[in-house]
Amino acid sequence: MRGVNYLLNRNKMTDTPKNEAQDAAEKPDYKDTVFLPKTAFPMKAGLANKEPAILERWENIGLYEKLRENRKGAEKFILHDGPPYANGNIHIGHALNKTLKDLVVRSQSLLGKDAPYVPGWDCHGLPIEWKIEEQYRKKKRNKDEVPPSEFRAECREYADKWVDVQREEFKRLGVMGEWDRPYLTMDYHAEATIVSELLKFAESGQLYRGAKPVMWSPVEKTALAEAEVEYEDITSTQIDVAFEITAAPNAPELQKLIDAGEKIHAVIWTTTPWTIPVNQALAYGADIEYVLCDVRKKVDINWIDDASTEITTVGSDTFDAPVRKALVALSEIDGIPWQLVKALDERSSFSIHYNDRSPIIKGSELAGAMAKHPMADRLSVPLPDGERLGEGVKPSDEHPHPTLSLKGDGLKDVSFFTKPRPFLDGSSFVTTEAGTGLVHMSPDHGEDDFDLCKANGINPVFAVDGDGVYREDWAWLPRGDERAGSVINKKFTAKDGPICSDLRDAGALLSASDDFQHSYPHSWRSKAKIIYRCTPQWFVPMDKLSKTKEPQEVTDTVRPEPVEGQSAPHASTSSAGTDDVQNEANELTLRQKAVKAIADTRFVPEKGRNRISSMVEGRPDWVLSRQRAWGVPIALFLDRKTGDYLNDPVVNARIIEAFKTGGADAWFNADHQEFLGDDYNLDDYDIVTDILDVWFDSGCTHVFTLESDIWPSQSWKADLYLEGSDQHRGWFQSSLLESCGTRGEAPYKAVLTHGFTMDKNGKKMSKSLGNTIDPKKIINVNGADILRLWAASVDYTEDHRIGDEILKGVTDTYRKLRNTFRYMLGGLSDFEESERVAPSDMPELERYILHRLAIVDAQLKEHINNFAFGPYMRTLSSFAQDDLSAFFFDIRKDCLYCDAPSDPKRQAYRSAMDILFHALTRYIAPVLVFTAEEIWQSRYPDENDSIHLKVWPEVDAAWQDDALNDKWALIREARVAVTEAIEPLRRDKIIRSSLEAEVQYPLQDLPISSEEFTELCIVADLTDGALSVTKTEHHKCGRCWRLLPEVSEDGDLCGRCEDVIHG
RNA sequence: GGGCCGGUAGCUCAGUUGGUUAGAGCGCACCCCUGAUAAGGGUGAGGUCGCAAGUUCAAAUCUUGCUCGGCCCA
Repeated sequence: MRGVNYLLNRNKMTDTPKNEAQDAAEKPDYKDTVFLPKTAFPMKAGLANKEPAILERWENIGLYEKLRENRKGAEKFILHDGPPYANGNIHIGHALNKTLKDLVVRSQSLLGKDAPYVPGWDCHGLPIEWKIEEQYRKKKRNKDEVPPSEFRAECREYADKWVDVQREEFKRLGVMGEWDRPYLTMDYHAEATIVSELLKFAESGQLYRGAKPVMWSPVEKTALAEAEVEYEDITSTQIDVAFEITAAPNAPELQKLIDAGEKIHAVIWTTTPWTIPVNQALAYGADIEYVLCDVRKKVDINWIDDASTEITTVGSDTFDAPVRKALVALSEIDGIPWQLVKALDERSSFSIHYNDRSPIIKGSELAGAMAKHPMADRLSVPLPDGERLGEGVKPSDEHPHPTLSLKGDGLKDVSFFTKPRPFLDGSSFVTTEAGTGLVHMSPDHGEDDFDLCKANGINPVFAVDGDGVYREDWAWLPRGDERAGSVINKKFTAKDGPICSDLRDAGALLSASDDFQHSYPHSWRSKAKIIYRCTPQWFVPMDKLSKTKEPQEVTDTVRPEPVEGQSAPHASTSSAGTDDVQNEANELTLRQKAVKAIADTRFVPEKGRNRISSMVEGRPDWVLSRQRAWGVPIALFLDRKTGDYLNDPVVNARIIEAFKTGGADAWFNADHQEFLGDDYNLDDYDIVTDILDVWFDSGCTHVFTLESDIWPSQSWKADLYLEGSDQHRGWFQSSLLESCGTRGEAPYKAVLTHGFTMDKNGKKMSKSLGNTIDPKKIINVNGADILRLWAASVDYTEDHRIGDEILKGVTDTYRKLRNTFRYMLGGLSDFEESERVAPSDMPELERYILHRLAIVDAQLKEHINNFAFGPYMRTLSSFAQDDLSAFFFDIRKDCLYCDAPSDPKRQAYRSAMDILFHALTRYIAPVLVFTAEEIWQSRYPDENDSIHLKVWPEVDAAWQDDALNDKWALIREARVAVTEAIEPLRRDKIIRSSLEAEVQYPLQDLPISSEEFTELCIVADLTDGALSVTKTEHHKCGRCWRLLPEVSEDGDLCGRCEDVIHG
């Protein structure tokens, strides 16, 4: 009946209900006598609006500087910022990275350390240059007509603009740091340091000039760093080309046929037809078996000969006649023989025939064999005007350094094409997985090619100009030829393009089709295809011995010999007369130093160590040079006679001085004779105008920031570098190599890497997919604290996701936390020092909670030191939720609301709550930077103060009480059993509030009194017995709402409340 | 194509050297409270641990293959 009445009355909202509850309402209303929580702290956060004001106040009071002052003399923690590129608005990846950095800095600072943060930007480089050029194009201005200094000034201005934009975006995230004085790689002092570091490499012999195939973009006309290249699937032209074998001294079977006048060809397969005009050799695998097949024109009955009837046909046409013999790898693939031959037959416009009697040649037999370039005969027939033959040597603008031999044999005439192509042993890279098992070699355009040819004395010929067109003096398809084109031009290399057509005319093209799909490198900026191209570049050798510590002095007689192409096996720098024994002991290669430095570094997570190790172990020499304008020049003078760079510390010192006052422009605009002084004559030297790889710039940030006088707060080496996992190849490595080269050790003690942020489905974000999430939007809708809480919640060591649902979850977590603080603020209103109770005098419940706090405190500290922010927030959140909100606060609600303010129990509770408040506000401060401040200011309003100046709360070791914990673990377990037992009655509407429940529970198992347990379970009465629950017969106190035997009628006061109200 | 890393409830994450019925918080559903109230408390439903084999008395955990995703490389 009761339940029914209740429901009926509920439905008639406007009526004056007549039931027991309402009867009670006619009794005096005691609400005003209850000590309800009082606070102005709003439940609703409104972060998006509040945060900017809080930021402004921090700026006004100089919070960052205050903190520095505050932590003066404390142990330092230096997180050295990895510079983002000053181009474009920040994206979610920046937001995660900078937030994690801020979490580290603030949490270390909270632990009492002096943790300054100097943010930085990477300002030089191609992308900015490109932007400026783009602006020129729009204005129809020709870049080449703009004075370099003006161009560079515009780049500088552009970078400055984006530094300002990003700075504001980072600040809005709540990232605290020295924003008024960030480091920029384009600052003059930075540029001076970069060049001085470069000269350290030069002075210690760790620099050489060589030619090597580098990734080259014909569109941007520059060498690209690996980081500037991306791979994309494209369709290329694949061709099979026949090279006539002219001699095979170690393959008697072949030699016999050759001597008999047979035409025997080596067949090569390539997807870069444009490298054929630069071919210089052929490579075989020594252990690969090759079969000599017959190649026949299809449907050419006139060529039939007797032998043909006995030959097994792979192709469909048995009427073909042999016109050639072709050598192709004989190999099994997946247990099926002849696969490569069959594949060749399929794509070829000829048919390929073989049988059991076809000669088998072992790869090693090809040693010493020679072939002819397919165009050799054709090009040696002069054209009427002679143009295609080339006309003598013209020094190329591309290769202004005469000391490096850039002269290929093809310069003068067609002899480049007519000279024999040797067969070389390419076992290390030649496979039979695709192609023909024979590989054509062009040292200009492939790393394997370059290395193998170099080892056999064949040098690159630099046939392809920077824009991708064959040189003007090249014999085949040179610049100026009406059919000439860029090698990345699809039409130029197509099956009907000039290369294939000429090869076809020469009878050397077995197949050509524009249908080979593969992934191919592209410039990340222009998206255009790139090529491997040999150019003179500056390198840092990875495997050249040098001292672990710099020589004290370098005399001007020391001239490291630049080694072309390869690193020298021994250092050439040791000054005469120094102790060679000690020298040798100290000598390590850069690679060895780096490997050792990695072993000495802490990696978080540990798996990062493998990753960078394997990269450092396998990487090639570091290409330092770029043929661009916006960057720090490789400030060297080249001796015109010897090709060596001038290595005079006195000259170098002058250069560095000039950079300090004039930046990199000091090099481009200088009177170079002044640098050289009286000792050298500028006429004897070429001035290097290449600029440095931007990764060298960023590799130097540790020098010009940590060691600089500009930031007295900084010191070498950094405690931590913190970046995305892509930086194993980027900044972590460039910094490591730079530092190992100049200092012999890493610039960091620890490296922390994080994964990438994916969309809600775990897919990579991209503009084209339209699944990007703008951090600014999150900040403007939810607030930066929500974004920060998200960053602190996910497992950043792996890839992680963000999306609406995830953000909603984060917001919910935030709200719970916020409310817990709001409750504490309300409960602590008017809390006075005079009512403080010492923890040792508190009831067990309070002491148990303080024990939990001590445990949590220790866990949180450990999480911070492991940079484990996810576990940190989860520990914190569940403490607030489970231990406090659902347990401690719920139980003590009655005490807080209804006990007299003078009651020691209530005072003890409030004292415990005060301790919790101080601890928790500090705990959340590194993550919820704005909310923590709002909470703090709500209780302790002080314009000049901030929660962020505080240090980690002091937790008394005595609070930890494991015996108490064990006891209360039992009690809490019993409490759960009781609440579970109440639930069915509640569901059946027998009771509503747990306060109406009368419970029997086997108390003999519990170390607690019946009265205490009653209070803990928030029930009417709890007595010993088998577990059972009934509705109590007691009546409800009008003030505290407890149902007690002493209350004779609902709405009357219980004894406790009587005392509180009437004394 | 190669190397490395990862895939556990709707979401974020725990799951020690293989060992009971795979856990937590949030969300969700339902209930209570209406004196933390766009809050608070309780109960409950959710998982073939990416898939498939194998090793073992026993596999989320070890092995292999596959698949999906990511980073790096080619």
